[in-house]
Amino acid sequence: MQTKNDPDIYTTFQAICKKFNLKVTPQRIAVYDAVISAHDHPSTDAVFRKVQDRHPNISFDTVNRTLNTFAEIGVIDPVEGHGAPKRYDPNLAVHHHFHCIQCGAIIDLYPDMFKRIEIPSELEKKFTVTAKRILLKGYCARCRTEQKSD
Amino acid sequence: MQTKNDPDIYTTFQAICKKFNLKVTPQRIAVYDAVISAHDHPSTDAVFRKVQDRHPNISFDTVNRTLNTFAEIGVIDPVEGHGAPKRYDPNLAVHHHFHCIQCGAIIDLYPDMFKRIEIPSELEKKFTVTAKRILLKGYCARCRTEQKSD
DNA sequence: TTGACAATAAGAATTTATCCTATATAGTTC
DNA sequence: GAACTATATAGGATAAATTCTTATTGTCAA
Repeated sequence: MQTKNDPDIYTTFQAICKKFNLKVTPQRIAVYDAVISAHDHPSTDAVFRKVQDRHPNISFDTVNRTLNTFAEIGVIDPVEGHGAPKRYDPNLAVHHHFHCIQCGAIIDLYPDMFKRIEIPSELEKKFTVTAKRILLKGYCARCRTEQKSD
Repeated sequence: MQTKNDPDIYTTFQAICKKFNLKVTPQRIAVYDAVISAHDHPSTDAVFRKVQDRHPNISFDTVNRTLNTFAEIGVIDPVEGHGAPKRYDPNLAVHHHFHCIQCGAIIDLYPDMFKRIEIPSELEKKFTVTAKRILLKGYCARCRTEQKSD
């Protein structure tokens, strides 16, 4: 991952903008810098607050819109599920999930499709693991068809 | 999983309520029935609309509160991430995630900790898979300590 | 430098979830 | 089976997160 001190960060960002026909604005540079140098998984609000240090006049909407743009062009990745309304799973048996990134469908996958997941012991020393799941993201059968016909 | 036609569904629900000192109300029965017989992963609003068919006077708040209660006692499982503010991951390399169900922290886990995930070919015939990830849920180091001292 | 188009700021609107409180109800006791 | 008590509910108010609208500003290319 690049860091804030990397002198290439601006050059890299310029190249990305050029590729996707985005204008290089101070706001976009600031958001790019803030999010790309984060070592956690920041929320829109966290990025907004970080950017505000140097750009007190930036609006929340700009940060939000910019993050959405960056996610669309693949500069950052929206963390699984977050941002969508809460949903409940009545199936308490061990199983896995496929998330459709277009329509939001969540499809159950059965454990015999996959190898058993072994949790490394160094991890269980630090964390209490209550559930483990394989999570696949992509386009479901229906959305994939629509995708192809674009 | 139980189905709506299962004659034991009401008996099962009564037993659960007794165990957790919850009163058996028509609203709770309706919500239980709706969510437990769902084969998708319904949102609060979806459950609300389903329950409304037979209980036109039920409030959204009751459905929401009841679902939260059911999640607390382990009758249903909140789907990973959903319901929390959107978050972004600047790390585009293959890696895995641990979600703390108490503080919401998302912690990166590195792929060499786990066996490679093979995607079954019957799955790739139906879906386009763009990302695969192992997702662990539980208590992070800090929350686990607090948990123990309760 | 200027014109065309894209991006921004600010506030309003939307969506999702929760809180508040008076009333109603379940389950127990008599 | 009636009365009691704690819990649950309805519905309006509130809060939090995100997106939309519109007037203004800024970028980049000619």
